[in-house]
Amino acid sequence: MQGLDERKIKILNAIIRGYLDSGEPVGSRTISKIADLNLSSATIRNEMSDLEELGYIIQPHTSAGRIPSDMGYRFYVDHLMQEKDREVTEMKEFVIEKTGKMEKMLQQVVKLLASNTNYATMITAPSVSGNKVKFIQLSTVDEEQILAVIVMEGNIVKNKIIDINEPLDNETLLKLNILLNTTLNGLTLEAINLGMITKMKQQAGIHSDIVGNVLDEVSKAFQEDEDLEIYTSGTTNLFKYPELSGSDRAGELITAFEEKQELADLITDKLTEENQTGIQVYIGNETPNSKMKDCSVVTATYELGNGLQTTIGIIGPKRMDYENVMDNLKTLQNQLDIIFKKPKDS
Amino acid sequence: MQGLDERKIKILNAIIRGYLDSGEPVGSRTISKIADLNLSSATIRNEMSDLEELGYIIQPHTSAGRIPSDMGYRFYVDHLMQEKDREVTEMKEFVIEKTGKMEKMLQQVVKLLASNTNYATMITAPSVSGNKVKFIQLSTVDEEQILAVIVMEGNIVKNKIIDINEPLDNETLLKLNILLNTTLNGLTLEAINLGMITKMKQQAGIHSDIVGNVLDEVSKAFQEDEDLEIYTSGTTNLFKYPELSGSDRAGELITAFEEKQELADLITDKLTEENQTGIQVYIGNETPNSKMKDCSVVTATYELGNGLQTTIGIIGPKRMDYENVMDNLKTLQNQLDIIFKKPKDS
DNA sequence: GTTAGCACTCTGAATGAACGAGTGCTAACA
DNA sequence: TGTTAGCACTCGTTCATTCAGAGTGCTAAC
Repeated sequence: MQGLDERKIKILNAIIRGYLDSGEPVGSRTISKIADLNLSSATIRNEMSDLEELGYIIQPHTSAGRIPSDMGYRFYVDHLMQEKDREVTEMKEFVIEKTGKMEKMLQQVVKLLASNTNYATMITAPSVSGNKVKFIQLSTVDEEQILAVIVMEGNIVKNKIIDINEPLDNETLLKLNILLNTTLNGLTLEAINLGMITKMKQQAGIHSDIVGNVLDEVSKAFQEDEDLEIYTSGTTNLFKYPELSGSDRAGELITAFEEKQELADLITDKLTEENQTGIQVYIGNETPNSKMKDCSVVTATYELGNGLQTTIGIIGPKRMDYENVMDNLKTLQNQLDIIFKKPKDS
Repeated sequence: MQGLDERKIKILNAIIRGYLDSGEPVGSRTISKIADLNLSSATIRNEMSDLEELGYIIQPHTSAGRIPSDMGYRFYVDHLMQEKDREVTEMKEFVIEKTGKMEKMLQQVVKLLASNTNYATMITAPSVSGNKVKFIQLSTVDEEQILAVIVMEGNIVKNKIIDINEPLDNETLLKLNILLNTTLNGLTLEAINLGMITKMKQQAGIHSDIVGNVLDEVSKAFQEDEDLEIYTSGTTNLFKYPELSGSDRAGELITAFEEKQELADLITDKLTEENQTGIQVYIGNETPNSKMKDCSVVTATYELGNGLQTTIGIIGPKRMDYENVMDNLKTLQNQLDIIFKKPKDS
């Protein structure tokens, strides 16, 4: 590959690992002391000069050591890190209480990840895209309002109060319930098409407006919440890294975490990847959110079994411990599998 | 009051206002230049010396001006600020969209308050304490699970999936529904007592365990969420105040905001106050949460009309603009009244 | 191709002088 | 007795300077 002989790769590797460890620019003498290659600092200097010209490393200023460039990190993540990957991956124990509430569990997960990695973490509430309707129930609340409850596979429950003009008697309500359930049961939200809606409205007769209303609200209820429920943890961890906490930098970053909407950017292209593990690494400017251009973001998308999926993001400095992060994410994957792949053992 | 003649009060007032404006210790010369009282800086110095001895002001170090002590702030909030209160309170316009989702609206509110005041804000999800059950509905999800939906007055909806051992036929379900509704309708959670539960279980016969289960889950569902759902905004505003962002200080504070549980401390004694406006001011060490001992916290509890209430907290430096904050909270009170006191006009 | 040596550069910490703000005290004044 | 002017003193802040350390690039020798 592009002008990198084995020796250069070794040196690059040493530089990056050194920098990941110390967080400070690493100089030629440091490298030369590493047992692996017996070269004087002068030789290293020459090689480093080449590596800089090739764009893999950067000199923050004259007479400082070198630090990896985005390109250097990328090379590391893509090629160098793999080696260590084959070593013993120590099994971290995630103690996740299986609680009834999904959101509680997700909050546990991000909190755990944050304390394990010392970076900021986020997790999306399970997305229902591609998920199926299990059943729908309308009930009378009072003369002017009815309550629609929708249960999806995976027992995600949504509810919505709907205003109505005229009171509904029980019989009508029952009919509507049967109509809605027989028609929609087992369908994904995407599968509910216009033809179906028209047909249902016909069958509902004078109450067609209610059916329309219900469907409107149903689809709206899903869209509203879809990409918005995001839990975060450990955002203050970012303060630990001087390169991120440069006065106003940090503020901007934390603000991005407060505005959950911005975090949604990070997971938009989760579908475009064909990575078998579902783990995606964004380095520096590669991140979708420009506020995080001094960070690296690692995202992982998990299947939760019932057609649900969730995306986790870990945000840290570019010199984050990628190996540790990935280890954690993989272990988490296993744990989630254990919890969700055998349902109903509570 | 304790050795404070009118002149001392005037001087104290000037010192505090000066400090609130500038954020820097204010010296005797600055005070002497204020038109109100024609005194030389030397005289002021004598008075300041007295005020310090009385505990109202503090000298950060020799040869610095004075800043208010907690006691000084307290005096200001209790006695001095009132005067300005009688002046024209400019009406700030809160643009609050009346959206269907209560939580959306609350998030809007905190965001608005945060940007209006430049402090950190929090709001609790409406607490249901003292609220009444409107209706309860059980539905079959599948053989092993039923769904309990509880609607409270104010249209707060809660739902809970409950595991069952044996499948329930529709008739039984209907009976249980009627039983639950006739018994519990219109009751507050507190009003549901053991006698009632026993009686219901008797009536449920062989399904008494289900009733017990439902009630368990119902009360748990409420308790879990009760003091936990808290929305925050503008936490990064705290960085703007140097006295709070002293390196690790800020981190601790923001962490407190992440751990919503800690924020709950701030609103625990909302009941103990007999203040007619519902606004409570905690200065420095008076705050219930020790992490905020360098801050002031202003809380306000609002009635939302349907027996619901919510508590708002504004957290800023001790030298926060108390008047502005209170103005905002009062205006918000009005706005919320307008929105909630005339229901059903959507 | 590799290495030793050297001059050069840059950063960061430490030092100390100059400055400004503010006080406390004393003596004079009304 | 209360008020004021004047002055010496203290303390924090800022700025420039110095100095040591780390690291480089280059050249010449191996």
